[in-house]
Amino acid sequence: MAKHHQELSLLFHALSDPTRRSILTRLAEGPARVTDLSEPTGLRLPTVMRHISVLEEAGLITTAKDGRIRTCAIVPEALDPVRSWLDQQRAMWEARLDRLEAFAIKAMKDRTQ
Amino acid sequence: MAKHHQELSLLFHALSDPTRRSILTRLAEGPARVTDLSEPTGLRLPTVMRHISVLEEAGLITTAKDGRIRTCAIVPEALDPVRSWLDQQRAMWEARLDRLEAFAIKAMKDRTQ
DNA sequence: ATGATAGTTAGCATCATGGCTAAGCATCAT
DNA sequence: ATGATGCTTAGCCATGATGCTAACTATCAT
Repeated sequence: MAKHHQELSLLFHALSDPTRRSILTRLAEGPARVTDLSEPTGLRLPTVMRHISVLEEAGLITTAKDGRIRTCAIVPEALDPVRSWLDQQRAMWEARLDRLEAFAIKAMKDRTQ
Repeated sequence: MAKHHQELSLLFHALSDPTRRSILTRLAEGPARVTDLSEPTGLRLPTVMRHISVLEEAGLITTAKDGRIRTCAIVPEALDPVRSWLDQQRAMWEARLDRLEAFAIKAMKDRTQ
């Protein structure tokens, strides 16, 4: 039971920081080095490295080191659990709306009898 | 620039806690009192109240007090910015995939000439 | 008017987060 | 072999998040 929740928590938490979202947006255009990712943020390298670790631990990106260069790339499927959760949430909400509507219709019928 | 990002940050942060997600799931079935929400969590009332405040500040729920009872209800549209961000992210990713594919096709053509 | 119920407020302890600097290590170019 | 480059590690600091208890307020029932 908890495994699933933990995954979502990691994902949502990783996405809750604007710097991390901007890194993801940058990576959506293609892989990049750590330094490339740090430049537009105005943050120091160790700070950016930490954000990268958070993204990687959430499974949102992968990284690989070639020589002294670490290249980062997104993992697009990683967002699937988030989508699923949103869809599930919406489904429940809509099911409830349907029940309310059915109830309202029945109430109208009862009144007209 | 920041306004948009702030909204997403609040939303993602609110969703990053399993207790808060369980509250949302419960509320998807219909409005509930604070105490109703606290019971399944095993957490004390003040703690749950705080989670509720976070959800409300993110715009994910609304609350109203009638007498001594505060009733909480979800705001389904509140998740729209999250969906939009996900869709946008996916669109960028797919656009890049298309470019890669076009590149690969062009490379194959070049070779066969 | 008394007591039970439902929330609220205040304040505390603890740990996580996000930023930094300074120093270290590995690799590449010369 | 030396220096520049790119990343990594360690450690500090300030702030914020999550849980709690205790005490307070406001309402409802009797």
